[in-house]
Amino acid sequence: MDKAYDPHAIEQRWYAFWEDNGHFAPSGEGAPYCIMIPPPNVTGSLHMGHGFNNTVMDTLIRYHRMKGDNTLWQPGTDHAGIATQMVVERQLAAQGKSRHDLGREKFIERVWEWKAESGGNITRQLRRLGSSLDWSRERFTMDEGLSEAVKEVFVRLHEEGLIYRGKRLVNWDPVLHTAVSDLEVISEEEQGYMWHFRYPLSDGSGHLVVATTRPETMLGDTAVAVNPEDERYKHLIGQTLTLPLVGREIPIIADDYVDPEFGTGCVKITPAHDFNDYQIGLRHNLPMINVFTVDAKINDNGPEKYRGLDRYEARDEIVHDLRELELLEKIDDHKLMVPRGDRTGSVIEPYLTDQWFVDLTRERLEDGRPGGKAAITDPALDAVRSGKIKFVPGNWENTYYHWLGNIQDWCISRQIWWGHRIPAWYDEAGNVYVGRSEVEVRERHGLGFDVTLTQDSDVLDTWFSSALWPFSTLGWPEQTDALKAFYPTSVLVTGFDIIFFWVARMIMMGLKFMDDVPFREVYIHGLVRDAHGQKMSKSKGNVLDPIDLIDGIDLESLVAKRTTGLMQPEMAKKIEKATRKEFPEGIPAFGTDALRFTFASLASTGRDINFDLGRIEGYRNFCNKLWNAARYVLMNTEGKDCGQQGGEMELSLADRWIRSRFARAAQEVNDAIQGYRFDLAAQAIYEFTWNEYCDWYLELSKPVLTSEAASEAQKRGTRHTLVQVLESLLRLAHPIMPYITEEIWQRVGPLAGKEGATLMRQPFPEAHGADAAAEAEMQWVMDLIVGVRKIRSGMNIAPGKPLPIILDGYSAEDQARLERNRPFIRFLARTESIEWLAAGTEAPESATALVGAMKVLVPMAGLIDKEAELARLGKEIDKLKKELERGTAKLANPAFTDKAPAAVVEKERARVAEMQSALGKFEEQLERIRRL
RNA sequence: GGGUGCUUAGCUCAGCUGGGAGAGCGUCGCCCUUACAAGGCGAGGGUCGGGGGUUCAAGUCCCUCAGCACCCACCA
Repeated sequence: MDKAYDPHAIEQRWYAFWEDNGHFAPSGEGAPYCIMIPPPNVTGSLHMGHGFNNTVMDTLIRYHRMKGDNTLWQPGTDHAGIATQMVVERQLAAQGKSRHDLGREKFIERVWEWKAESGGNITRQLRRLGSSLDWSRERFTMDEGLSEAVKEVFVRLHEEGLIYRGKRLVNWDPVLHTAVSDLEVISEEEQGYMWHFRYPLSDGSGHLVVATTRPETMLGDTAVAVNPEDERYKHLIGQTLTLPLVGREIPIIADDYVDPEFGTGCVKITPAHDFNDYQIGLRHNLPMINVFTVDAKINDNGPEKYRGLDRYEARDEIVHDLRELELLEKIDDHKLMVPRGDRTGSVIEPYLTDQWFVDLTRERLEDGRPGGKAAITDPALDAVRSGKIKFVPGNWENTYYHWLGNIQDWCISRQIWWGHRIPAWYDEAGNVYVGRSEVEVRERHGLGFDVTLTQDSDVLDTWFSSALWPFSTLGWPEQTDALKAFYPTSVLVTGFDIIFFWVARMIMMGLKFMDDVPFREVYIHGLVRDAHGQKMSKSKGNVLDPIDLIDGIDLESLVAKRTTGLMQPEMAKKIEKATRKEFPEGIPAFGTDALRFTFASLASTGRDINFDLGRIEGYRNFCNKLWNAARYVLMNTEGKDCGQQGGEMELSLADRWIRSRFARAAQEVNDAIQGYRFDLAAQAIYEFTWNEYCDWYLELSKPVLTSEAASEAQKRGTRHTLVQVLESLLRLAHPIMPYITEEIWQRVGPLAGKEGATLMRQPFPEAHGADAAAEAEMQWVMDLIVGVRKIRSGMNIAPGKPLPIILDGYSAEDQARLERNRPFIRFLARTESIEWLAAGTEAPESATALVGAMKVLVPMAGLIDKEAELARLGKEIDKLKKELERGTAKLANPAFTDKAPAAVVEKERARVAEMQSALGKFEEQLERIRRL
């Protein structure tokens, strides 16, 4: 083995080995365990969120596979309708073309070409992460099979009346020319104005003042509303106003919606361009006048003068014209929530169009079930309430309830080209027919070929197909074996940001079509942010690419990557400066295992994770530590008798101790993974490996293996333990760090008597064999060694210089322990000699440490600086005194001794007694040295 | 306007059902001891955001205030 750990030398080799040999496929034995990957955008590339998310999933999958479950991790990608279409449109735009220049068919061909070209990117990157996905089952949301499922669901929902088409006010993106769902609209507070306009009464007797943040919509006003109780306006209800600039007579209506306290108490009503006004329009039967084109320009329903003007140009003109007419009362500054499309950032316009919806609000249908329940959302709510689906952490359940309880119908049609075509056809009279195909439609409705049918030009919301993912990927509507075996899946691992987009919808669709939940648990993790808690974004220039962390990247490439293609090129300088400052040497290659270990160690539940480069560097070092520990083990065991073929074997205290400690670590890791506490699992592995196996056990093995005095049985026992514990440790760490563990295991496994092609199919370690006696005695040995080391360090004595040790105040047990473990102590404490102070003899002047009640003395002759030892003792004494004071006060308090549990009181007593004894000894020692 | 989460060592974070404040990185000192200098040994560093309460005992439970972050919501 090389002296230093080099991830590149091993990672890709092992991944290919696993994949080529089918090790990712379900074993077909054991309890089913299944995770569906949240399908990434097919033409996308891996970001830190994916890295984290997939590390968690792969850890779970590898753990369960090793536990013997029939484990499937289902891979696949999403066609990501709008996102992908926009990428290809941008490519076209670079050639000066639009999608309309190509036409629908050619354009879609282009998108497929783009998918073919870049579609392998993200799956390659997922492989780099070590993700043990069963690629033989990879799916794509626009595969034939999945498309069938989409059609089937659409048709069935439509047949039940749960999908309908209608003219409704929807969120319209004037750049994309499509409707989007509520979720795709991000509202943010922006500074704007409140314009106050006078609307004259038709009879000329005065005017009302209305306030608006959107003057241009006044062209579509069809009423002004006041509160029915408002004494100021009560008498005007039923009269009409003349809408300025337009000349239309519009009524003054009464509606509770109006808050008399706000603004003027008069609200202009534009039913076609505002969601509240739309509801009022419905209640009062008002005309709905759409004044915008699809680009949000004034259409032919507006006065001639404004037609063709962009909404904001029209706004300026209208305000100007009203001012000229002296109808502008005032303009106030006003903060308002501005809705923007999450893809385009353009201001979303409420817009009246024909769209398809999934009915999520209707009271229960007439098909026999009791009334008062929403057909789709209620079962989805019940599934979580009843505990059939559990959220981890549980507080997300409230978010889920709140959202589903207040949900609106889901607009599922999109006026774009890339996606699942809506399976609906129109005849020339505009009648609509829904079916799985045109042929089926003609058959079912008796439409001959003399009738021309045209398919609906819209496509479905991407999330419609994603909602079916847990069963469509397994073959539904076919009742496949995979579907029977793996549905419901075990757990969904995802970020909170798509609970609504995806999680809730999968639950609704799964219950509707599979009659069972899609997953039993939902593990919700946080966002990956930069080291200072800032969201990573291109525009901030603080994005880290997981592949760069694995492979490393030089500074110039990193700067180039961060500063090209910026929306605001003026930021480039600042970003470059910050990047050069933060990564003066670029980013070194940390390797996949270090990256995964970092994600795991940061994965505490319920909070975002701040990705600190210091952490990954530390864990890269940890990989190196494990690597070198393995090197040491192999040096001492390969080609030697490790007891695999029998032979007498004697286990030392150290051997028994490390086995016991391993059992505890295994217990912790098992518990942690089962509780989704990957941070605790990582910590347990780290601490066991470094602080116990390496720092103590490997050192303790040296005196046994190198000593001529040690018997063959003892050496065999130690070699056996070295190898066995390392082999078990590799299995324990494998789910988090698959590559390095596999690489080492291939050489260590056989020495431990293991057979098998790969570590990933070996059993996960169970916790057994804790040995309290060995741990207690080992603690004694360690205290003794540390005591000597502290004296050494405090006295500035070279680590290599052998020291004579005298033990005083010892018990018979101390004597026995020392005799059993002399070689360990001699080696690790670097002692020249260890002697018992004979009864009645005076100890020489010494530096002191305590092991329980026993004094460890290092004679001062020529070694020890009096002042330094006084200072050292003084510090120990101060520390003890402070602690002792607290303890004695506690025990002196009758409230404590009466009310606290006996065990707690007893423990405190023992602690105080021990501290008192230690304090006495240190003080006595201090006096002796002072007298020198 | 509702809701959630966070505030612990210089930095990034653990601390589970209340009972002697922890890790990594960074800092300081001594060491190239033949697994590892991406290392070894040792050290320093925190009135656990402020205030109040419950309790024998509070980082941990309750109330309150402050700051930060996020989610939801139709106030023109």
